[in-house]
Amino acid sequence: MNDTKKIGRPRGFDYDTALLRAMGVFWDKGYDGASMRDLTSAMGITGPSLYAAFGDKRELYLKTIDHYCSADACSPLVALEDEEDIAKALHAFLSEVIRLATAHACGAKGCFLASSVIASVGQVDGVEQRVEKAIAEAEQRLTARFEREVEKGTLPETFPCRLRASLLFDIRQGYMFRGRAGWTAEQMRKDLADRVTMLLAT
Amino acid sequence: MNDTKKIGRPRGFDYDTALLRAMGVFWDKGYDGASMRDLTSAMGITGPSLYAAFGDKRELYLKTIDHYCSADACSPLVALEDEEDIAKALHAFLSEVIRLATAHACGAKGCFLASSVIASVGQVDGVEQRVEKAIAEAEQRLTARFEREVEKGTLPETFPCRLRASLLFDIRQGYMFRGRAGWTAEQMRKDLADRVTMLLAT
DNA sequence: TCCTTTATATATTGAGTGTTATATAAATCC
DNA sequence: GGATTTATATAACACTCAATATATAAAGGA
Repeated sequence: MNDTKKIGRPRGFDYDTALLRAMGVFWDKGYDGASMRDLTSAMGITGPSLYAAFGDKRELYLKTIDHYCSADACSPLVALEDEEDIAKALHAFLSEVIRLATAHACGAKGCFLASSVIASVGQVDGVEQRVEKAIAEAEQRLTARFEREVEKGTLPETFPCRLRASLLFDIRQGYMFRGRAGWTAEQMRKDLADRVTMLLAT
Repeated sequence: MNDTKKIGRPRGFDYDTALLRAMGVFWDKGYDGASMRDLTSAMGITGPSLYAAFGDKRELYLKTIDHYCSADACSPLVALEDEEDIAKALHAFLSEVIRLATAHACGAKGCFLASSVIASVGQVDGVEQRVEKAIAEAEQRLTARFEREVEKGTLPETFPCRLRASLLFDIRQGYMFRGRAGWTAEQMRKDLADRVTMLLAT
């Protein structure tokens, strides 16, 4: 149903690819640091095409945030949810976090939300609510993963699922921060096992 | 010895006060978002005075970072080091973190390093090394606090001081992130006790 | 083929950027 | 009292910013 031909000249670039390129620029340079020239040249399109397809700079920015939240930010969560053994699942989650923190497809380091977007809270309308929502949703999925173990009986009924989930989230943020600050994956992997143990302590 | 009179017209503003004001602007708007006009008007001085006293925009920015590292960022550490009982000390540390995360003298929220400066890594020369150093120094002091307990005998010889210190640092970063994202102090205080228990688990 | 619709390319807009030249004011030194 | 030195004030600099007006190109519909 999506191959419905539209009248008018077809656009000469791929929407999603251009959006990814824009995210890379924002990630690297921040909202204010990213000029329209930086964006258009990275996206391979001209100014008017950008405005026609994405709206103004702010709207483009918000679109990159939404894309990140619904795509990139999820891979550690997916790793956590796919592994049945909870200890291995936590290990996989944090390993994936460390991987993301030190090397992303865009070339940027760290977490787009934690290292770039967070700085534009209060500056760009619509950012704060998106960040708040992203935190809430991530913690919800983390909590659900722990609750699954309680239901399976591998964790006691009294296990503080929500508290451990928010701690796990903070650990995630910590790794992302370190990655942005220049830490290597090796440095971060050193205390990985200890943290898994701690997250599951009863 | 510091009241040595200097020749030439004396400056008509207080250096440290102006630096604090500049930090508030950078904190709020980021490096690129803060214009020289924003800075000069907040600092109450004119452009040439700023350049004469602080150098250019980048140098002023680095000076605000150094000031933050040597002053503001320390208050939770001081609270941790001053309290003898380790559980109470951790509680005091995190309470102070939450307080800083939700309301700073500058009017800004979060941690200047974690929420603003981190975004300019790779954009402004000299930032990355400062952030890296700040992390290392903070973790060193946190580690030392745990080691003090081991020496006192209140924590076992096998206690993983360094690992817990880095975890504590991440928890700090997490609270700062949440503060920037709009969370209230009340929300964050809910899981405070659980985290203290976890940090001391053996 | 002509009309409509949408995308692209070029050029330009007015406002705002960081920075500095020039001139003036206020202090100490001789 | 000059002379020297430092700080301030005004104005201007060359440049970049985000955004758009205009004209052209490429598709479908009739």
